[in-house]
Amino acid sequence: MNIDSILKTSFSKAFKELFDYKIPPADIKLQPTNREFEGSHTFIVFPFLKITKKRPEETAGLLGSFLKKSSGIISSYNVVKGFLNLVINDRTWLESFEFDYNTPAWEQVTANKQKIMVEYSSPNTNKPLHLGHLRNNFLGYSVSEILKATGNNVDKVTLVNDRGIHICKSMVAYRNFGNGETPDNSGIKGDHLVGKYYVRFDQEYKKQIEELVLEGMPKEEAAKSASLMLEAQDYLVRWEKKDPEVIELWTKMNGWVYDGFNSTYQTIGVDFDKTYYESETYILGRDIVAEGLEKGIFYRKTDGSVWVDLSDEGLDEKLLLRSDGTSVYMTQDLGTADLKYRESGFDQSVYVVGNEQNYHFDVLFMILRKLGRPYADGLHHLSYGMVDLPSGKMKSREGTVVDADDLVDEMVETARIKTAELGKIDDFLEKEAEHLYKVLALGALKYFLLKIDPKKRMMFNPEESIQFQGHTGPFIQYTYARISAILRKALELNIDPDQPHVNLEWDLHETERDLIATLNEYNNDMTEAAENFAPSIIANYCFELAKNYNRFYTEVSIFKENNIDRRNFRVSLSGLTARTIRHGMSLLGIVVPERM
RNA sequence: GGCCUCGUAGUUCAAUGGAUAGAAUAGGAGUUUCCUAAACUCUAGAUCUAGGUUCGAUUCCUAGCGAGGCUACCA
Repeated sequence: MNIDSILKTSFSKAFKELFDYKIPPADIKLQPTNREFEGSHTFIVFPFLKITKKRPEETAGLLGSFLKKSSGIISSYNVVKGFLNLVINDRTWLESFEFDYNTPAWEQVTANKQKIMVEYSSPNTNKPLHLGHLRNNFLGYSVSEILKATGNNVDKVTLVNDRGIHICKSMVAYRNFGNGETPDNSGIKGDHLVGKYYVRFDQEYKKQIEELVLEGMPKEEAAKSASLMLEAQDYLVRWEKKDPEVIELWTKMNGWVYDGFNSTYQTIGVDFDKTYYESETYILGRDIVAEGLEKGIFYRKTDGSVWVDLSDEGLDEKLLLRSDGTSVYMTQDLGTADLKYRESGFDQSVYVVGNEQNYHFDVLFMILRKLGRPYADGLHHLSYGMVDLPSGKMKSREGTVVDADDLVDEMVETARIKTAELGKIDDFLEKEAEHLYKVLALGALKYFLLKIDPKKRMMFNPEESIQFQGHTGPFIQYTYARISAILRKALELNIDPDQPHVNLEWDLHETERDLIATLNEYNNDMTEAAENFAPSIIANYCFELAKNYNRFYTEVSIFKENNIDRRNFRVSLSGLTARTIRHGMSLLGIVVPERM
């Protein structure tokens, strides 16, 4: 039951009756009433004064009086300047709760039934995942869950960058300095081991350049003729020719990396329905270049390279095929877009990629539009901001990159220490306790990265991220655990969990009313989160709900309430809050514990 | 140089063009014979600058200052 829509319909009627003006309910804008005034919903009359031809106070008064008489859900109203504040009667709140209890918000979503592909994570196989990847992974996973929950059919996919000169660098370094080291015999996780040789390449390469410069070679030339670089380039050529020796090493090292990635993915709880590999897609897109040339959308320069001119669209000229006929990133992405559409027939395709590639995606989508692709309007770049450290930007060369595995380990350790200090789970088995630490650690980390608007760059302060108080995941998890204790006790008292235990004649306590109103908002926020691809809306909702519950929890007593019906009602109010928190947090990929 | 983002309490984040700009943390003061104090209550503290549009601007427009990104026949 949606109180907003009842109100909007009533407003629409009021305008018709009072001012003979037709306005569809959907065009009525309501906003939450400020704390300092009485009421829950506020209507602003200023934009309608031209129509009503009356002063703000008078207009608001007429509307308020009409609504109070006709809507049946308003107990009183007050007018402050041009603001009409509406007080919903408790009967309506109770009816709303009764309805929501039996049909929670996530069951009320009208299915959009769209096929949506969400591409995220998309790692390189030359180094382990870091903090920036975590934001990407959590965002992609969460957006997928939100889209599913709002009735869409979602495919989560990832496109692994498993080829190219950077991979060859790791291979060359390993071949030269590896001494047969493997994840098994070194105890190093596969992705970290390969990353180690990627770094080693850079170090040794720099040494070679320095030596050549000392011998009198200009720096630029030295960079080009250093043997390691030549070797890496040779590997790239041999890889493209499918040289068995190179392919074997490539397969082996990538295998190590995938084992490492899979372990990390499992720990952080993300997954994919399908994995694309660039080694399989990099060849795609050349036929599209030919098609574009044929259609006259692209053009060939005298050196043979192929370009598209988007300067009329406010963009630049962009290369699509090198003069030697090899493809570039854009070529592949054109081909992959077609491939995805062929395979899934998506209505929408979302790319979770950092905002440093905004320009690339503007160009990509523009080209596909010019080519007349039927799916072009369904493409969306979910562009997220970078994660900065207090010391500034993460730079691998300066060793300031925060490694994903290390970070998770540290968070688990923090969870262990904080939990031990409180001593609330001393009766837990070792295994249960370890599980809880992980749940709390990931809850804190995911919440920290997801509570911020994806579009914005964010600051990651390690000190703050491990906070378990205030606007954090564990705060919400704690609220859930508290409610769980209530519900366990309710079960012992044989309070029927299938019933909302509502008596429509009751007057509500302020905190009960606030809680019901917040629960009633979930549907709207889910929709808004889905429309904007913004998990932060869900994150902030969960926080708001938990905060409201905690106030309710301290201000009214549940089991000390003398009126049994009222007691049972408070239990069911707690129950729906718990269910809503669990659902909302699951959309963020966060697990909530029964005890903590 | 050109193009694109972003400047909000000490700090990290909110605010479909609406009321006295909300939270959280850090600071100060309190709450536990009572369902989990990882909680709750009170307190103090902010819209980069200058113009403009509007009944009304953190939000829209222009200029300036500051931060970041993009601007490769790299991905």
